Amino acid sequence: MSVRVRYAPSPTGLQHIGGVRTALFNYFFAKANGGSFILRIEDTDRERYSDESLQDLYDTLNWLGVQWDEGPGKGEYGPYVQSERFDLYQEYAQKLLDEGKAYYCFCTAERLEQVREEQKKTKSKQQGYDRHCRDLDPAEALKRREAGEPCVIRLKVPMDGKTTFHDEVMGDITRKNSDVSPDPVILKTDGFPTYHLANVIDDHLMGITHIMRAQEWIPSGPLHVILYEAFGWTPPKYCHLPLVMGKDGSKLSKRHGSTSLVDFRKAGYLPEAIINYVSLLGWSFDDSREFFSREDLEELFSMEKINKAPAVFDYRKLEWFNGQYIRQRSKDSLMALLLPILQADGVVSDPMTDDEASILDGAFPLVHERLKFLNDVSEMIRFLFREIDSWNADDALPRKIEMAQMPSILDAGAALLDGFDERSQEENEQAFKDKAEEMGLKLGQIMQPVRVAVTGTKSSPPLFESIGLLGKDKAIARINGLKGQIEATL
RNA sequence: GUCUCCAUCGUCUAGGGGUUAGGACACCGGGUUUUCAUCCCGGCAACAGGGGUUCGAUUCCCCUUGGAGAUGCCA
Repeated sequence: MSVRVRYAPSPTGLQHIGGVRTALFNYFFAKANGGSFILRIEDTDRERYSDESLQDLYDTLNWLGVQWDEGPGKGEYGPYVQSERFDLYQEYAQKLLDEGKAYYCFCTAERLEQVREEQKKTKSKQQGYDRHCRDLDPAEALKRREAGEPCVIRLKVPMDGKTTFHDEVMGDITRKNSDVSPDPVILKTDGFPTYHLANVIDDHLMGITHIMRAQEWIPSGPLHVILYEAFGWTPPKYCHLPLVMGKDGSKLSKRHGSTSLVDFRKAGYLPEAIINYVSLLGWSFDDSREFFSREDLEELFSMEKINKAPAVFDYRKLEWFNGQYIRQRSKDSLMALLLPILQADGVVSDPMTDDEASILDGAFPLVHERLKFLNDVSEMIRFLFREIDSWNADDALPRKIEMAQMPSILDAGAALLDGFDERSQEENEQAFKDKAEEMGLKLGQIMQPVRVAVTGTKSSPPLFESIGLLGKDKAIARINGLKGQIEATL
Protein backbone atom coordinates (compact mmCIF):
# COMPACT_ATOMS: atom_id res chain seq x y z
CA MET A 1 0.00 0.00 0.00
CA SER A 2 1.48 3.30 -0.97
CA VAL A 3 2.15 5.98 1.56
CA ARG A 4 -0.43 8.70 2.03
CA VAL A 5 0.28 11.44 4.51
CA ARG A 6 -1.29 14.74 5.19
CA TYR A 7 -0.66 18.18 6.54
CA ALA A 8 -3.85 19.39 8.13
CA PRO A 9 -3.49 22.91 9.44
CA SER A 10 -6.18 25.02 10.95
CA PRO A 11 -6.36 28.43 9.27
CA THR A 12 -6.53 30.36 12.48
CA GLY A 13 -3.21 32.12 12.33
CA LEU A 14 -0.03 32.56 10.37
CA GLN A 15 2.00 29.53 9.42
CA HIS A 16 4.80 29.18 11.91
CA ILE A 17 7.98 27.18 12.22
CA GLY A 18 6.34 24.31 14.04
CA GLY A 19 3.62 23.86 11.48
CA VAL A 20 6.01 24.16 8.60
CA ARG A 21 8.29 21.57 10.15
CA THR A 22 5.35 19.18 10.32
CA ALA A 23 4.36 19.98 6.74
CA LEU A 24 7.89 19.48 5.49
CA PHE A 25 8.41 16.17 7.28
CA ASN A 26 5.15 14.84 5.91
CA TYR A 27 6.00 16.08 2.46
CA PHE A 28 9.51 14.63 2.48
CA PHE A 29 8.30 11.35 3.87
CA ALA A 30 5.72 11.08 1.10
CA LYS A 31 8.22 11.95 -1.62
CA ALA A 32 10.95 9.69 -0.31
CA ASN A 33 8.52 6.78 -0.33
CA GLY A 34 6.83 7.49 -3.61
CA GLY A 35 3.65 8.36 -1.77
CA SER A 36 1.16 11.20 -1.77
CA PHE A 37 1.19 14.38 0.23
CA ILE A 38 -2.26 15.65 1.00
CA LEU A 39 -3.26 19.09 2.17
CA ARG A 40 -6.41 19.25 4.23
CA ILE A 41 -7.89 22.40 5.67
CA GLU A 42 -9.22 21.93 9.16
CA ASP A 43 -11.45 24.94 9.43
CA THR A 44 -13.86 23.66 12.04
CA ASP A 45 -13.11 26.43 14.47
CA ARG A 46 -15.40 29.04 13.04
CA GLU A 47 -14.58 31.57 15.74
CA ARG A 48 -10.91 31.79 14.96
CA TYR A 49 -11.01 31.08 11.24
CA SER A 50 -9.67 33.74 8.93
CA ASP A 51 -9.26 34.04 5.18
CA GLU A 52 -5.87 35.66 5.65
CA SER A 53 -4.61 32.59 7.47
CA LEU A 54 -5.72 30.41 4.63
CA GLN A 55 -4.03 32.65 2.10
CA ASP A 56 -0.91 32.68 4.24
CA LEU A 57 -0.89 28.91 4.23
CA TYR A 58 -0.93 28.75 0.45
CA ASP A 59 1.65 31.51 0.15
CA THR A 60 3.96 29.79 2.56
CA LEU A 61 3.81 26.39 0.93
CA ASN A 62 4.30 27.94 -2.47
CA TRP A 63 7.23 29.96 -1.26
CA LEU A 64 8.84 26.82 0.09
CA GLY A 65 8.15 25.02 -3.14
CA VAL A 66 6.06 22.37 -1.45
CA GLN A 67 3.41 21.03 -3.78
CA TRP A 68 0.58 18.89 -2.59
CA ASP A 69 -0.64 15.93 -4.59
CA GLU A 70 -4.14 16.29 -3.26
CA GLY A 71 -5.82 19.19 -1.59
CA PRO A 72 -8.52 21.80 -2.10
CA GLY A 73 -9.75 21.43 -5.64
CA LYS A 74 -7.41 18.59 -6.48
CA GLY A 75 -7.76 14.88 -5.83
CA GLU A 76 -10.18 11.99 -5.57
CA TYR A 77 -10.85 12.06 -1.87
CA GLY A 78 -12.34 15.53 -1.58
CA PRO A 79 -13.58 17.79 -0.45
CA TYR A 80 -10.37 18.61 1.37
CA VAL A 81 -11.85 21.45 3.36
CA GLN A 82 -13.59 20.27 6.47
CA SER A 83 -16.31 22.88 6.45
CA GLU A 84 -17.38 21.37 3.12
CA ARG A 85 -17.65 17.98 4.74
CA PHE A 86 -20.11 19.17 7.35
CA ASP A 87 -22.83 16.62 6.58
CA LEU A 88 -20.39 13.76 6.72
CA TYR A 89 -19.59 14.44 10.33
CA GLN A 90 -23.26 14.58 11.30
CA GLU A 91 -23.71 11.22 9.71
CA TYR A 92 -20.86 9.59 11.58
CA ALA A 93 -21.71 11.24 14.86
CA GLN A 94 -25.25 9.95 14.47
CA LYS A 95 -23.87 6.50 13.94
CA LEU A 96 -22.04 6.61 17.22
CA LEU A 97 -25.18 7.95 18.86
CA ASP A 98 -27.25 5.13 17.44
CA GLU A 99 -24.81 2.57 18.70
CA GLY A 100 -24.70 4.05 22.17
CA LYS A 101 -21.08 5.06 21.78
CA ALA A 102 -21.81 8.72 22.09
CA TYR A 103 -24.43 10.83 23.80
CA TYR A 104 -26.05 14.23 23.86
CA CYS A 105 -24.81 16.59 26.51
CA PHE A 106 -26.74 19.66 27.58
CA CYS A 107 -24.26 21.04 30.05
CA THR A 108 -23.78 24.76 29.67
CA ALA A 109 -20.45 26.48 29.49
CA GLU A 110 -21.18 27.89 32.93
CA ARG A 111 -21.71 24.49 34.46
CA LEU A 112 -18.54 23.19 32.88
CA GLU A 113 -16.70 26.15 34.27
CA GLN A 114 -18.12 25.44 37.70
CA VAL A 115 -17.08 21.82 37.56
CA ARG A 116 -13.58 22.85 36.65
CA GLU A 117 -13.42 25.39 39.47
CA GLU A 118 -14.63 22.80 41.91
CA GLN A 119 -12.01 20.29 40.78
CA LYS A 120 -9.31 22.88 41.14
CA LYS A 121 -10.46 23.91 44.59
CA THR A 122 -10.76 20.41 45.99
CA LYS A 123 -7.68 19.22 44.11
CA SER A 124 -9.82 16.43 42.84
CA LYS A 125 -8.15 13.60 41.00
CA GLN A 126 -10.94 13.65 38.49
CA GLN A 127 -10.10 16.07 35.72
CA GLY A 128 -12.28 17.51 33.03
CA TYR A 129 -15.88 16.77 32.31
CA ASP A 130 -17.75 14.95 35.08
CA ARG A 131 -19.84 12.89 32.65
CA HIS A 132 -22.96 14.49 33.97
CA CYS A 133 -25.04 13.67 30.88
CA ARG A 134 -23.51 10.31 30.11
CA ASP A 135 -26.39 8.33 31.54
CA LEU A 136 -29.24 10.47 30.34
CA ASP A 137 -31.98 8.42 28.78
CA PRO A 138 -31.32 8.63 25.02
CA ALA A 139 -34.97 9.01 24.16
CA GLU A 140 -35.34 11.78 26.71
CA ALA A 141 -32.22 13.47 25.42
CA LEU A 142 -33.42 13.32 21.86
CA LYS A 143 -36.66 14.95 22.91
CA ARG A 144 -34.83 17.80 24.59
CA ARG A 145 -32.67 18.27 21.56
CA GLU A 146 -35.63 18.33 19.26
CA ALA A 147 -37.24 20.88 21.49
CA GLY A 148 -34.34 23.09 20.58
CA GLU A 149 -32.19 22.84 23.66
CA PRO A 150 -28.57 23.51 22.72
CA CYS A 151 -26.38 20.49 23.07
CA VAL A 152 -23.17 18.82 22.02
CA ILE A 153 -22.35 15.21 21.34
CA ARG A 154 -19.77 13.55 23.52
CA LEU A 155 -17.90 10.32 23.02
CA LYS A 156 -18.38 7.61 25.60
CA VAL A 157 -14.83 6.83 26.58
CA PRO A 158 -14.54 3.44 28.30
CA MET A 159 -14.01 3.93 32.03
CA ASP A 160 -11.83 0.94 32.57
CA GLY A 161 -9.22 -0.93 30.60
CA LYS A 162 -6.36 0.73 28.80
CA THR A 163 -5.50 1.74 25.29
CA THR A 164 -2.18 1.34 23.55
CA PHE A 165 -1.01 2.69 20.27
CA HIS A 166 2.26 2.17 18.55
CA ASP A 167 4.32 5.13 17.55
CA GLU A 168 6.98 4.69 14.88
CA VAL A 169 9.34 6.96 16.73
CA MET A 170 8.35 6.53 20.36
CA GLY A 171 7.38 2.92 20.49
CA ASP A 172 4.28 1.77 22.34
CA ILE A 173 2.38 4.34 24.29
CA THR A 174 -0.21 3.13 26.75
CA ARG A 175 -2.76 5.02 28.73
CA LYS A 176 -5.37 3.86 31.15
CA ASN A 177 -8.79 4.67 29.75
CA SER A 178 -9.63 6.35 33.01
CA ASP A 179 -6.83 8.80 32.26
CA VAL A 180 -8.03 9.51 28.76
CA SER A 181 -9.94 12.75 28.39
CA PRO A 182 -13.33 11.98 29.94
CA ASP A 183 -15.95 11.95 27.21
CA PRO A 184 -14.67 14.74 24.98
CA VAL A 185 -17.01 16.72 22.79
CA ILE A 186 -16.97 15.42 19.26
CA LEU A 187 -19.70 17.58 17.79
CA LYS A 188 -20.09 21.15 18.96
CA THR A 189 -23.24 23.16 19.55
CA ASP A 190 -22.84 24.79 16.15
CA GLY A 191 -22.85 21.37 14.55
CA PHE A 192 -19.19 21.45 13.61
CA PRO A 193 -17.02 18.54 14.67
CA THR A 194 -14.08 18.98 16.99
CA TYR A 195 -10.61 18.08 15.87
CA HIS A 196 -10.82 14.58 17.24
CA LEU A 197 -13.87 13.54 15.28
CA ALA A 198 -13.11 15.30 12.03
CA ASN A 199 -9.53 14.19 12.06
CA VAL A 200 -10.30 10.54 12.58
CA ILE A 201 -13.08 10.42 10.02
CA ASP A 202 -11.09 12.25 7.38
CA ASP A 203 -7.88 10.35 7.91
CA HIS A 204 -9.80 7.14 7.54
CA LEU A 205 -11.86 8.21 4.54
CA MET A 206 -8.86 9.72 2.80
CA GLY A 207 -6.83 6.56 3.25
CA ILE A 208 -4.10 8.19 5.27
CA THR A 209 -1.44 5.62 6.10
CA HIS A 210 0.78 7.58 8.48
CA ILE A 211 -0.08 10.36 10.81
CA MET A 212 2.94 12.55 11.36
CA ARG A 213 2.26 15.35 13.76
CA ALA A 214 3.85 17.07 16.69
CA GLN A 215 4.30 15.36 20.02
CA GLU A 216 1.80 17.65 21.65
CA TRP A 217 -0.75 15.24 20.19
CA ILE A 218 0.55 12.20 21.99
CA PRO A 219 -1.91 12.51 24.86
CA SER A 220 -4.84 12.32 22.47
CA GLY A 221 -3.42 9.32 20.66
CA PRO A 222 -5.33 6.81 22.77
CA LEU A 223 -8.49 8.84 22.39
CA HIS A 224 -8.19 8.68 18.64
CA VAL A 225 -7.59 4.96 18.77
CA ILE A 226 -10.75 4.60 20.83
CA LEU A 227 -12.59 6.53 18.14
CA TYR A 228 -11.23 4.34 15.39
CA GLU A 229 -12.35 1.32 17.35
CA ALA A 230 -15.78 2.81 17.90
CA PHE A 231 -16.14 3.10 14.16
CA GLY A 232 -14.69 -0.33 13.61
CA TRP A 233 -11.74 1.06 11.69
CA THR A 234 -8.04 0.28 11.82
CA PRO A 235 -5.94 3.25 12.91
CA PRO A 236 -3.13 4.41 10.63
CA LYS A 237 0.47 4.38 11.77
CA TYR A 238 1.51 7.13 14.09
CA CYS A 239 4.68 9.12 14.11
CA HIS A 240 4.94 11.92 16.61
CA LEU A 241 7.50 14.57 15.88
CA PRO A 242 9.61 16.17 18.60
CA LEU A 243 8.46 19.62 19.59
CA VAL A 244 10.27 22.74 18.51
CA MET A 245 11.22 24.80 21.51
CA GLY A 246 12.36 28.34 22.17
CA LYS A 247 15.58 29.19 23.92
CA ASP A 248 13.95 28.88 27.34
CA GLY A 249 12.85 25.33 26.63
CA SER A 250 9.15 25.93 26.24
CA LYS A 251 7.22 25.45 23.06
CA LEU A 252 8.38 27.94 20.44
CA SER A 253 6.08 30.94 20.33
CA LYS A 254 6.01 34.57 19.38
CA ARG A 255 7.67 35.67 22.56
CA HIS A 256 10.82 33.82 21.49
CA GLY A 257 11.11 35.98 18.38
CA SER A 258 9.86 35.64 14.85
CA THR A 259 8.12 32.37 14.32
CA SER A 260 5.82 32.97 11.40
CA LEU A 261 7.14 32.27 7.96
CA VAL A 262 6.05 35.66 6.67
CA ASP A 263 8.33 37.20 9.23
CA PHE A 264 11.25 35.19 7.97
CA ARG A 265 10.36 35.95 4.41
CA LYS A 266 10.15 39.66 5.11
CA ALA A 267 13.41 39.59 7.00
CA GLY A 268 15.21 38.33 3.94
CA TYR A 269 15.58 34.63 4.57
CA LEU A 270 15.85 32.28 1.63
CA PRO A 271 13.45 29.35 1.43
CA GLU A 272 16.30 26.91 0.93
CA ALA A 273 17.86 28.06 4.20
CA ILE A 274 14.62 27.58 6.08
CA ILE A 275 14.04 24.18 4.54
CA ASN A 276 17.55 23.02 5.30
CA TYR A 277 17.58 24.26 8.85
CA VAL A 278 14.08 23.14 9.73
CA SER A 279 14.68 19.69 8.31
CA LEU A 280 17.43 19.30 10.87
CA LEU A 281 15.13 20.01 13.78
CA GLY A 282 14.47 16.52 15.01
CA TRP A 283 15.96 14.76 12.04
CA SER A 284 19.47 14.03 10.84
CA PHE A 285 21.09 12.15 8.04
CA ASP A 286 24.46 11.01 9.30
CA ASP A 287 27.35 12.22 11.38
CA SER A 288 28.61 14.87 9.01
CA ARG A 289 26.32 15.93 6.25
CA GLU A 290 24.17 18.94 6.95
CA PHE A 291 23.53 20.59 3.62
CA PHE A 292 20.34 19.42 2.01
CA SER A 293 18.33 20.93 -0.77
CA ARG A 294 14.62 20.34 -0.97
CA GLU A 295 15.32 17.86 -3.73
CA ASP A 296 17.85 16.02 -1.58
CA LEU A 297 15.36 15.70 1.22
CA GLU A 298 12.64 14.50 -1.12
CA GLU A 299 14.93 11.58 -1.69
CA LEU A 300 16.85 11.09 1.54
CA PHE A 301 14.32 11.72 4.26
CA SER A 302 13.61 8.75 6.45
CA MET A 303 11.42 8.21 9.45
CA GLU A 304 14.02 6.09 11.24
CA LYS A 305 16.26 9.09 11.68
CA ILE A 306 13.67 11.18 13.46
CA ASN A 307 14.55 11.58 17.08
CA LYS A 308 12.50 11.81 20.23
CA ALA A 309 13.88 14.70 22.20
CA PRO A 310 12.56 18.20 21.61
CA ALA A 311 14.77 20.59 19.65
CA VAL A 312 15.55 24.17 20.51
CA PHE A 313 15.23 26.54 17.62
CA ASP A 314 18.54 28.31 17.07
CA TYR A 315 18.16 31.54 15.15
CA ARG A 316 21.93 31.86 14.78
CA LYS A 317 22.35 28.64 12.93
CA LEU A 318 19.49 29.57 10.65
CA GLU A 319 21.27 32.85 9.97
CA TRP A 320 24.41 30.99 9.13
CA PHE A 321 22.54 28.76 6.71
CA ASN A 322 21.02 31.83 5.15
CA GLY A 323 24.44 33.35 4.54
CA GLN A 324 25.62 30.08 3.06
CA TYR A 325 22.72 29.92 0.68
CA ILE A 326 23.01 33.54 -0.33
CA ARG A 327 26.57 32.79 -1.36
CA GLN A 328 25.44 29.74 -3.26
CA ARG A 329 22.88 31.66 -5.30
CA SER A 330 23.75 32.64 -8.83
CA LYS A 331 24.00 36.30 -9.65
CA ASP A 332 20.80 36.35 -11.61
CA SER A 333 18.70 34.54 -9.11
CA LEU A 334 19.93 36.63 -6.23
CA MET A 335 19.56 39.87 -8.15
CA ALA A 336 15.97 39.01 -8.88
CA LEU A 337 15.39 38.96 -5.14
CA LEU A 338 17.53 41.96 -4.29
CA LEU A 339 16.23 44.40 -6.84
CA PRO A 340 12.70 44.67 -5.44
CA ILE A 341 14.15 45.28 -1.99
CA LEU A 342 16.41 48.04 -3.26
CA GLN A 343 13.49 49.60 -5.07
CA ALA A 344 11.17 49.36 -2.12
CA ASP A 345 13.79 51.03 0.04
CA GLY A 346 14.23 53.80 -2.50
CA VAL A 347 17.87 52.99 -3.10
CA VAL A 348 17.41 52.58 -6.83
CA SER A 349 14.59 53.78 -9.06
CA ASP A 350 11.85 51.63 -10.46
CA PRO A 351 12.64 50.96 -13.21
CA MET A 352 16.36 51.33 -12.76
CA THR A 353 18.27 53.86 -14.80
CA ASP A 354 21.14 52.58 -16.90
CA ASP A 355 23.59 54.19 -14.52
CA GLU A 356 22.06 52.47 -11.56
CA ALA A 357 22.02 49.17 -13.37
CA SER A 358 25.69 49.36 -14.13
CA ILE A 359 26.64 50.40 -10.59
CA LEU A 360 24.52 47.62 -9.19
CA ASP A 361 26.13 45.19 -11.54
CA GLY A 362 29.54 46.16 -10.25
CA ALA A 363 28.38 46.11 -6.64
CA PHE A 364 27.02 42.61 -6.82
CA PRO A 365 30.21 40.68 -6.06
CA LEU A 366 30.83 42.98 -3.12
CA VAL A 367 27.46 42.28 -1.67
CA HIS A 368 27.34 38.62 -2.48
CA GLU A 369 30.11 37.74 -0.03
CA ARG A 370 28.79 39.93 2.72
CA LEU A 371 25.04 39.53 2.92
CA LYS A 372 23.47 37.59 5.71
CA PHE A 373 19.91 38.67 5.01
CA LEU A 374 18.60 39.88 1.70
CA ASN A 375 17.23 42.96 3.41
CA ASP A 376 20.66 44.12 4.48
CA VAL A 377 21.45 44.98 0.90
CA SER A 378 19.93 48.46 0.98
CA GLU A 379 21.93 49.65 3.90
CA MET A 380 25.04 48.06 2.51
CA ILE A 381 25.10 49.85 -0.82
CA ARG A 382 22.82 52.82 -0.42
CA PHE A 383 25.86 55.12 -0.53
CA LEU A 384 26.53 54.10 -4.11
CA PHE A 385 23.20 55.55 -5.20
CA ARG A 386 22.20 58.20 -2.72
CA GLU A 387 23.99 61.15 -1.24
CA ILE A 388 25.00 61.23 2.39
CA ASP A 389 23.33 64.01 4.33
CA SER A 390 25.50 63.99 7.38
CA TRP A 391 28.33 61.95 8.79
CA ASN A 392 29.09 60.51 12.16
CA ALA A 393 32.39 62.25 12.80
CA ASP A 394 33.25 59.95 15.68
CA ASP A 395 33.05 56.99 13.37
CA ALA A 396 35.44 58.69 11.05
CA LEU A 397 37.94 59.36 13.79
CA PRO A 398 40.60 56.65 13.96
CA ARG A 399 42.23 55.63 17.20
CA LYS A 400 44.94 57.89 18.52
CA ILE A 401 43.95 60.71 16.22
CA GLU A 402 42.63 64.09 17.36
CA MET A 403 39.62 65.57 15.68
CA ALA A 404 41.75 68.62 14.89
CA GLN A 405 43.98 66.50 12.66
CA MET A 406 41.07 65.26 10.62
CA PRO A 407 40.83 68.07 8.07
CA SER A 408 44.40 67.58 6.98
CA ILE A 409 44.00 63.82 6.79
CA LEU A 410 40.86 64.23 4.74
CA ASP A 411 42.61 66.71 2.48
CA ALA A 412 45.34 64.18 1.91
CA GLY A 413 42.75 61.56 1.11
CA ALA A 414 41.01 63.81 -1.38
CA ALA A 415 44.30 64.67 -2.99
CA LEU A 416 45.15 61.00 -3.35
CA LEU A 417 41.94 60.43 -5.24
CA ASP A 418 42.99 62.88 -7.87
CA GLY A 419 44.86 60.31 -9.87
CA PHE A 420 42.61 57.49 -8.75
CA ASP A 421 41.28 56.48 -12.14
CA GLU A 422 44.71 56.36 -13.73
CA ARG A 423 46.05 53.92 -11.19
CA SER A 424 45.42 50.28 -10.66
CA GLN A 425 43.92 48.93 -7.47
CA GLU A 426 47.36 48.01 -6.21
CA GLU A 427 48.86 51.32 -7.14
CA ASN A 428 46.13 53.15 -5.32
CA GLU A 429 46.74 51.11 -2.27
CA GLN A 430 50.44 51.80 -2.51
CA ALA A 431 49.75 55.49 -2.90
CA PHE A 432 47.70 55.49 0.29
CA LYS A 433 50.37 53.55 2.10
CA ASP A 434 53.07 55.95 0.98
CA LYS A 435 51.03 58.95 1.94
CA ALA A 436 50.24 57.50 5.34
CA GLU A 437 53.87 56.83 5.99
CA GLU A 438 54.80 60.30 4.89
CA MET A 439 52.30 61.74 7.37
CA GLY A 440 53.45 59.42 10.12
CA LEU A 441 50.17 57.54 10.06
CA LYS A 442 49.14 53.98 9.77
CA LEU A 443 47.27 53.01 6.67
CA GLY A 444 44.07 52.53 8.60
CA GLN A 445 44.30 56.00 10.02
CA ILE A 446 43.88 57.48 6.62
CA MET A 447 41.60 54.81 5.21
CA GLN A 448 39.03 55.07 7.94
CA PRO A 449 38.25 58.77 7.58
CA VAL A 450 38.02 58.38 3.83
CA ARG A 451 35.89 55.28 4.16
CA VAL A 452 33.41 56.97 6.44
CA ALA A 453 33.34 60.05 4.26
CA VAL A 454 32.65 58.09 1.10
CA THR A 455 30.43 55.29 2.35
CA GLY A 456 28.93 56.87 5.44
CA THR A 457 29.92 53.95 7.60
CA LYS A 458 32.90 52.35 9.29
CA SER A 459 32.25 48.99 7.76
CA SER A 460 31.61 48.93 4.07
CA PRO A 461 32.42 47.05 0.93
CA PRO A 462 36.07 47.45 -0.14
CA LEU A 463 36.80 51.13 -0.37
CA PHE A 464 38.61 51.37 -3.67
CA GLU A 465 36.06 49.28 -5.47
CA SER A 466 33.37 51.42 -3.95
CA ILE A 467 35.04 54.60 -5.11
CA GLY A 468 35.46 53.08 -8.53
CA LEU A 469 31.75 52.43 -8.73
CA LEU A 470 30.76 55.75 -7.26
CA GLY A 471 33.17 57.86 -9.29
CA LYS A 472 36.09 59.72 -7.80
CA ASP A 473 34.47 63.14 -8.13
CA LYS A 474 31.59 62.22 -5.90
CA ALA A 475 34.00 60.61 -3.51
CA ILE A 476 36.09 63.73 -3.30
CA ALA A 477 33.00 65.83 -2.79
CA ARG A 478 31.98 63.66 0.13
CA ILE A 479 35.40 63.88 1.67
CA ASN A 480 35.14 67.63 1.47
CA GLY A 481 31.65 67.44 2.87
CA LEU A 482 32.80 65.57 5.92
CA LYS A 483 35.73 67.90 6.31
CA GLY A 484 33.41 70.88 6.28
CA GLN A 485 31.18 69.28 8.85
CA ILE A 486 34.10 68.61 11.15
CA GLU A 487 35.58 72.07 10.73
CA ALA A 488 32.29 73.58 11.72
CA THR A 489 32.52 71.87 15.07
CA LEU A 490 36.16 72.58 15.85
C1' G B 1 -2.23 18.23 41.02
C1' U B 2 -2.83 14.06 37.47
C1' C B 3 -1.33 11.55 33.08
C1' U B 4 2.22 10.83 29.15
C1' C B 5 6.78 11.56 26.98
C1' C B 6 11.88 12.97 26.93
C1' A B 7 17.40 13.39 28.70
C1' U B 8 25.28 13.26 24.57
C1' C B 9 29.17 19.93 24.30
C1' G B 10 25.53 26.58 25.47
C1' U B 11 22.44 24.93 20.77
C1' C B 12 21.35 21.19 16.57
C1' U B 13 23.13 16.37 16.44
C1' A B 14 26.35 11.43 15.22
C1' G B 15 27.47 7.19 17.78
C1' G B 16 26.68 2.93 20.56
C1' G B 17 28.60 -2.60 25.55
C1' G B 18 35.46 -1.84 24.84
C1' U B 19 35.86 5.13 20.58
C1' U B 20 41.35 10.09 21.94
C1' A B 21 32.76 10.21 22.31
C1' G B 22 32.67 12.64 15.81
C1' G B 23 30.49 16.93 13.01
C1' A B 24 27.96 21.81 12.68
C1' C B 25 26.36 26.66 14.88
C1' A B 26 27.84 29.93 18.67
C1' C B 27 32.13 31.41 21.39
C1' C B 28 37.65 32.22 21.86
C1' G B 29 42.48 32.50 19.39
C1' G B 30 45.42 32.79 14.78
C1' G B 31 46.01 33.59 9.34
C1' U B 32 44.37 36.21 4.70
C1' U B 33 42.68 41.47 4.28
C1' U B 34 42.20 48.84 3.37
C1' U B 35 37.22 48.41 7.36
C1' C B 36 33.24 44.82 7.78
C1' A B 37 32.38 40.31 6.05
C1' U B 38 33.86 35.96 3.35
C1' C B 39 37.53 32.20 3.42
C1' C B 40 41.37 29.01 5.96
C1' C B 41 43.67 26.99 10.50
C1' G B 42 43.40 25.99 15.71
C1' G B 43 40.99 25.87 20.61
C1' C B 44 37.16 25.56 24.43
C1' A B 45 33.10 22.39 25.42
C1' A B 46 28.95 16.84 26.59
C1' C B 47 27.26 11.22 27.81
C1' A B 48 22.14 14.67 34.56
C1' G B 49 22.76 11.60 39.39
C1' G B 50 22.35 6.80 41.90
C1' G B 51 21.71 1.75 41.65
C1' G B 52 21.85 -2.75 38.96
C1' U B 53 23.15 -6.42 34.46
C1' U B 54 28.17 -7.31 32.56
C1' C B 55 34.94 -8.93 32.43
C1' G B 56 33.55 -3.99 30.84
C1' A B 57 28.65 0.75 30.60
C1' U B 58 27.71 6.93 27.88
C1' U B 59 25.15 2.77 25.34
C1' C B 60 20.63 -2.27 28.27
C1' C B 61 17.16 -2.24 32.97
C1' C B 62 15.29 0.33 37.45
C1' C B 63 14.95 4.60 40.54
C1' U B 64 15.82 9.77 41.40
C1' U B 65 16.27 14.46 39.43
C1' G B 66 15.37 17.77 35.70
C1' G B 67 12.56 19.35 31.42
C1' A B 68 8.39 19.37 28.29
C1' G B 69 3.51 18.37 26.64
C1' A B 70 -1.55 17.32 27.60
C1' U B 71 -5.38 17.97 30.87
C1' G B 72 -11.05 23.11 26.07
C1' C B 73 -17.71 23.20 22.48
C1' C B 74 -8.60 25.37 19.94
C1' A B 75 -6.32 22.64 16.77
